[in-house]
Amino acid sequence: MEQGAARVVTPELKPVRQPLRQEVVDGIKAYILRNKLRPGDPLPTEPKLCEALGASRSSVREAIRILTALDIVEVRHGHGTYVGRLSLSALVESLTFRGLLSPDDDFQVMSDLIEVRELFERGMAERIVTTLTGDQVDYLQGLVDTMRGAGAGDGHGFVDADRAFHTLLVAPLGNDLMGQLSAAFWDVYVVVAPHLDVFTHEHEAATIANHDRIVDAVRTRDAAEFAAALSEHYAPVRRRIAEARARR
Amino acid sequence: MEQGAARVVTPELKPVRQPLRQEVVDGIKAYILRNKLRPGDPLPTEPKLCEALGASRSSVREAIRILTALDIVEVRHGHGTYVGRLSLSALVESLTFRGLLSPDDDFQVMSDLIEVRELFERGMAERIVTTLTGDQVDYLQGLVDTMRGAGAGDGHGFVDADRAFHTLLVAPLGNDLMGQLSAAFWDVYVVVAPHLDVFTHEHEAATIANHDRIVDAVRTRDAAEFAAALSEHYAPVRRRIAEARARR
DNA sequence: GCAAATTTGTCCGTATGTATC
DNA sequence: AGATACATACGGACAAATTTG
Repeated sequence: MEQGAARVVTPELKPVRQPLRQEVVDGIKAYILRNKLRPGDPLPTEPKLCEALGASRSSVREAIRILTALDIVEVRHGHGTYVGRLSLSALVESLTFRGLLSPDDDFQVMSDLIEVRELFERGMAERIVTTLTGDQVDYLQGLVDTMRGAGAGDGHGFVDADRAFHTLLVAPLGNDLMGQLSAAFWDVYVVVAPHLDVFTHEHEAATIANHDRIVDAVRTRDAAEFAAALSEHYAPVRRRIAEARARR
Repeated sequence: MEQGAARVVTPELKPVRQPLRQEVVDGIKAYILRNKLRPGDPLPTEPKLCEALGASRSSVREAIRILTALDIVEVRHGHGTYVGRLSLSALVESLTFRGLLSPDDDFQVMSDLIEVRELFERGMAERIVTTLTGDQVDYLQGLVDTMRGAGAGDGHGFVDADRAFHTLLVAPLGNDLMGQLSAAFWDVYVVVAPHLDVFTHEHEAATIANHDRIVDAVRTRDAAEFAAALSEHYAPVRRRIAEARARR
């Protein structure tokens, strides 16, 4: 059946140090770029890819798995293969695992995470308070009210509203990357924090009050007050991480 | 051989909608966490993983491919599988492809990238000028001299020194995540920019002069001057991106 | 609603390339 | 150099999910 010998077909001068599946990965990438496909567009079926790229189904499938992990490709069982959403899901996966694998000092990951998030919002203070429209500020206020309503038992709604609040804070700046990074860091924090005995919602009342203060600062276009409110908001988060670290 | 029927072995109350390979992914992750393995530590061989997780080679291999894409697992052909370095390589891959898939307006990706990098360095201005030691400043100066020496022909050395310069600028802050993100963005920029007709090294002399100015600002612990030098450094980069966008 | 067709998911057996001792 | 252990790759078969007639 001349199985492994099939690769002699490619007349490469340089020895093919690259695994075949990597060539398939590059081939699928090139196909998407060449045809200028968009997220959601269909890709050829596995047999078609096998023929087009000269690889067995196993190799093609492994390549698809790699591209799926990077959200470059999306697969629907029994339906087909499509161009992925190109999200930052791989970053979330990677960072989450790094946070969970904390050996001794890995509260550093969480600390770094929060610091970058705060840097985003504080560094963009002027642009945030000048850019956000009245409607957007109203929507932020609505999210804070949602947090107030969720309150005691329903931690889920509280967390979701909190995430949406900080996402919409940076979204109007027009920097999609920053918004997606901020959201990604939040997702990592939510997953990792409970495993490290970092209590995320110890003082919900104080958190809500701080969010109110942030909204007011945006409404009055007061960048300095906005930055001050952010500091007060992030301080207890940093403190909780430090406390958890001290407990070990 | 009752192939697919083997999954009935797992007595799950909830219907197992998850693909088997995803269970294998989770199983390998759990194995690493349970045994508190570190990057470089060996993992069981494929046959061992098959037996331990109750899956075929195909499923185990596909799971390994996913974990390899996330740099959670690293494979050395003919040697074995090991815990990966948990780098941000997946972010680089993902963002690079997003940048290359630019449909019409995707200079936005590059613009966002540069903006975040500048935010890192400007937002950390005070800490950078107060934290860096004399030796570190000398090393930065050495990198600028390297850029000066690389100059005309050798773009490679120039680019490497430039990358090292900005990496070491934020490295001493103790926020590994920020440093890795900054480096990752740089890698994406270097790969994507040439494909978009963004000339990265148009005025090397001006770039070198700006780096000199940045070093001087750090040496004199002048945060304001440091921020001003950064603005002047990033302005032409933004301009080049805007020009390339206009050309389309 | 059902059966067929399409497509991805999983399994097995085998052969080959690579690194180590 | 030979032997061993391991990952890489192939091909074929069957299972499961989805769409369509």
